[in-house]
Amino acid sequence: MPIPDISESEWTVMEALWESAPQTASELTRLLRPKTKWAENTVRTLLTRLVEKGALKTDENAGGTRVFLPAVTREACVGVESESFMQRIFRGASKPLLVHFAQNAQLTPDEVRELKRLLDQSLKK
Amino acid sequence: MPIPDISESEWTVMEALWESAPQTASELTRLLRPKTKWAENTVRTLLTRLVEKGALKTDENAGGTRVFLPAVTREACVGVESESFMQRIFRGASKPLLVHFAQNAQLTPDEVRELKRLLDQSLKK
DNA sequence: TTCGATTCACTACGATTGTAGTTGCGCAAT
DNA sequence: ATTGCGCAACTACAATCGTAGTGAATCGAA
Repeated sequence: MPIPDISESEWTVMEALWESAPQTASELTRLLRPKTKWAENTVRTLLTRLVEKGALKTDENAGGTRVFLPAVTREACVGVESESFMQRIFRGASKPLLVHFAQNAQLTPDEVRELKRLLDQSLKK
Repeated sequence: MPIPDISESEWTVMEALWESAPQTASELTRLLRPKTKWAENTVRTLLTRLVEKGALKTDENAGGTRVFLPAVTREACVGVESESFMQRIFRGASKPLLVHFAQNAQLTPDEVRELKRLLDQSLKK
């Protein structure tokens, strides 16, 4: 029930499943191959670990083969990872974090406009 | 020369030294004790690893005891950690990252004003 | 019905991390 | 000289991570 900790390689797998699920292990392997060059067993190991952690669920497809699908939303995971990152690097202070990224991001004028709007809205609430 | 990867516990040590350096291992242990409750050997292990990684340098104080001091700036480390975080969680896209934090941060009106100003400046440059 | 491909469950193994313990050494106070 | 203490170096050890290999079961094709 608590959102699990997801390692870097595991994120790669989760992303694929957040984008399209359910999928079998071999489908995933083929899908990820261009990016990762992982052996199928590597993907299977990651899948197994993610199921153990409660990040994925499994089911069976028509052919009786195990398929995997997310058990947690991407948003929830982004939330916990972001929180822990902010704690670690910015001691939990969101303003310095935003300052850092605001300064280092290469944003277009449109993006800047949108962010300024979001910042205003965050006050309104 | 490349900025090394610094683990969570190691960050705690680095923060202390970025705030005040140089310090001996036992000074640091005392300083960190309220936060961490680490044994002195734990701190020494972390220090050793950080020196191996090139994140810290050592010197000797008047009494001939080894002291530790940063070999890399906090800004540089924040930079690499932020970059890798952004890659991992936001696939390298800074806008979604900023959107996320802008929405989730509890900012004061003053902070919002400042951030909007920074966003504008990031365009000017 | 035997063979090869697919799937699954286990096992492997070195690197990193978190968190220390052990041993040896030199100096300062008995 | 002995003893105790702070410091340094080395060792320990389980958990997680990255990246697979092995072996067994199954299923469809030849």
